[in-house]
Order: sequence, then C-alpha cells, then structure tokens
Amino acid sequence: MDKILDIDNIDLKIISLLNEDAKTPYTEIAKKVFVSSGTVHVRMKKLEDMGIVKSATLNIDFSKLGYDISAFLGIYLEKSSLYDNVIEKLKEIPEVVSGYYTTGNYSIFAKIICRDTNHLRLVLDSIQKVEGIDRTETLIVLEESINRPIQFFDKEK
Amino acid sequence: MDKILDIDNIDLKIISLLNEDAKTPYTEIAKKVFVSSGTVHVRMKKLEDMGIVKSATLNIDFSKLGYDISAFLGIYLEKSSLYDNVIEKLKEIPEVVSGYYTTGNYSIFAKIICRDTNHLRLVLDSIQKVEGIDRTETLIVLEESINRPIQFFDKEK
DNA sequence: TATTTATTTAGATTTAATCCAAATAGAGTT
DNA sequence: AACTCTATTTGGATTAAATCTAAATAAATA
Repeated sequence: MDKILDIDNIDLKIISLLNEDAKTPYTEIAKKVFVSSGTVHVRMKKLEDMGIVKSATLNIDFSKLGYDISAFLGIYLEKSSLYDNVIEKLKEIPEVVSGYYTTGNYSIFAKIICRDTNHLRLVLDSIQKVEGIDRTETLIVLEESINRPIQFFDKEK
Repeated sequence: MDKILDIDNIDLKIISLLNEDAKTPYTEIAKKVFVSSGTVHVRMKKLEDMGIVKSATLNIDFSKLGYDISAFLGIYLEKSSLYDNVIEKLKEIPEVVSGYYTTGNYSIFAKIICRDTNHLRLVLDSIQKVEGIDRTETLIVLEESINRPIQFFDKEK
C-alpha cells in the first residue's frame, strides 16, 4: 500500500493553507477545513512524522537586505564521478543555496545569492577554484516573475 | 540614507533563526538573541512593514506527496518582447512554480513540479503550446543535493 | 451485530502572542 | 555636561493559540 494513500484532501487543504502563510493559527485553518483545531494538530503531527512537512521558512526579500544578485550556474565537471566531492565543496560556500543533479548538458545545476557584482565575482572565483570543476555558465537573474508553491486544488492535468 | 542601514545584527539574527524554523516562538528567539520577546515582535513588525519578511512557507517533501519529478526549463521565445505575455500564460499553468528573466541563452528560465513522467509530458505539451514560445530545453532534476537559506553569519566574502 | 481500532472532538491546561505604559537609551542642542 | 526630544526596549497584563487528554464518534474487522 502506497504512503500517498494515507494523505487525504483534508491533509492537502491544510498544507495548501499553511503553505500560503505558515503562521496561520491552527484554529483558523480548522474553520476553513471544517474540522476541529485538534484534528489540524493531529494531521500536522502525522505529516511531520511522515517527513512530508519538513519545516517552515521565511519568505525573505533578499534584495532589500542588500543581496541584489542571484544567479543560476550550469557547472561542467571534469569527470561526472566527481559529483559528490564537488557538492561537498559547494556546501562550504555559503552563497550557494541550491545544487542539483540534472539531465542535460550540465553536471551540476546550482543557485547562488550575492550582494553585488563584486561579490558575485568573488563567489564565482571560489567556485571555479573547486577541484573537479571544469567550467561554469552563469545565468544572472534579472527578474523573478513567478515564485509560488504548488497549487494542489487548481486545474491540474 | 540606505534602507539597509536600518537593519542591524539583531534583525539578521532573528531572521536567520526564524528562517531555520519559522515556527520557533518569539520567546525562544528572544533568549538566543539576548533581547526581550517584545523586541523580537517590534523587530519582526518592522521587517514585515519594510517588506523584507514577506511570509512564511512550509518546506514540503513533494516526492512524498506523489510529485516525483521537478524540472528546470530553458525557454526560447520567438521575440523577447513577448516576455510579459508568456509569463502571464505560464502563471495559468499550476505546475509552474517559478519563472525568471535571466541573462544567457534562454529568454525565460522556469521550474515545474510534476507527479510522474506522464504528467511531465502533459505539462511540457501545454507549455509548448503557449503562444510566443519557440522551443524549450528541459533539465530534469534527478537529485536535490543542496537546498538551504542564505547564511548571514558564516564565512562570507 | 459485536468488538476492536483509529480518528475526531471538546474542554482543561500550558504556553505564546499581542498590547501598552513606563523605563531606558540615544541624538541633538545649548 | 546638562537638558530636551525622540526612539527603542522592557516587563507585565491581557488575549489568543498550542498542546494535551479523556471521552465520543466513526470505521474496520470478525
């Protein structure tokens, strides 16, 4: 029996509502989902125990904090077997916020967040220096037009 | 005077701690930052009013919810002036979770989340059909090795 | 239908959020 | 340095929510 079957629409509605604003009181969620607040607790406990809901994070406008530049990096490795080693090195660079193993040309696809162009240059330098990295392609983000959670209850295919 | 100067280390520490777990009580944050909980409230209110902290969202393991495939899309437009129109169309596709205007080859860089390969195919189809889109390159995410918030207090450059 | 098991619910209790007036600290002025 | 004005922080009082538990309900099984 698949784990997915343990999740019903009540769970999904709770997740959807809390995903819009994780600080919404369970009492309020309860009203919208037409169950008691105790049930919301029990369901969230279950979802956390199952590892489906891992944590809650803030949605921060980094540009207002002086972090004005974000960029995606397509990273080419000398040998693809170096993936794990390079990921470990990238983890040591605080400006790296994500790193993926993807299909396509790149061996690693990563995202970095920097204060300004000079900071970006320094970070790119330190990434270029990582052993095993051949070269990188930089996609600088000029505008973030869409950034939202999955919508479970919209017109999905 | 720059807005950034209104933000001090207390603000950054509060943001950092809440970014790890947005549900941490302000009383607990207060202890760690060595101020009163009232101050944490005042600071968070300020950060929210300034638009620096926009909301809190859940960190969800989508694969455990049956959304097993995520992919980055490099989208080529027929004319780059079509950007705004295409973004609006992409917003209507619920599986599209982000969309960026970036430097580099692609006109739009997007991310989608799908249940399985068949769902992915359907979503790619509907994206291909969007007027103004020439062609797309798909980078399927096989592994997410890094996914974390910015670290303000680590060894930054 | 009876019995077991799981889920939901409604209080009771604990804990945190919110509000506010007083205290403190800081900036600017003479 | 003393004074004034302003902004920030604080602690306590109030309101609201989280958490816990035992009872009620519902669902599953025999």
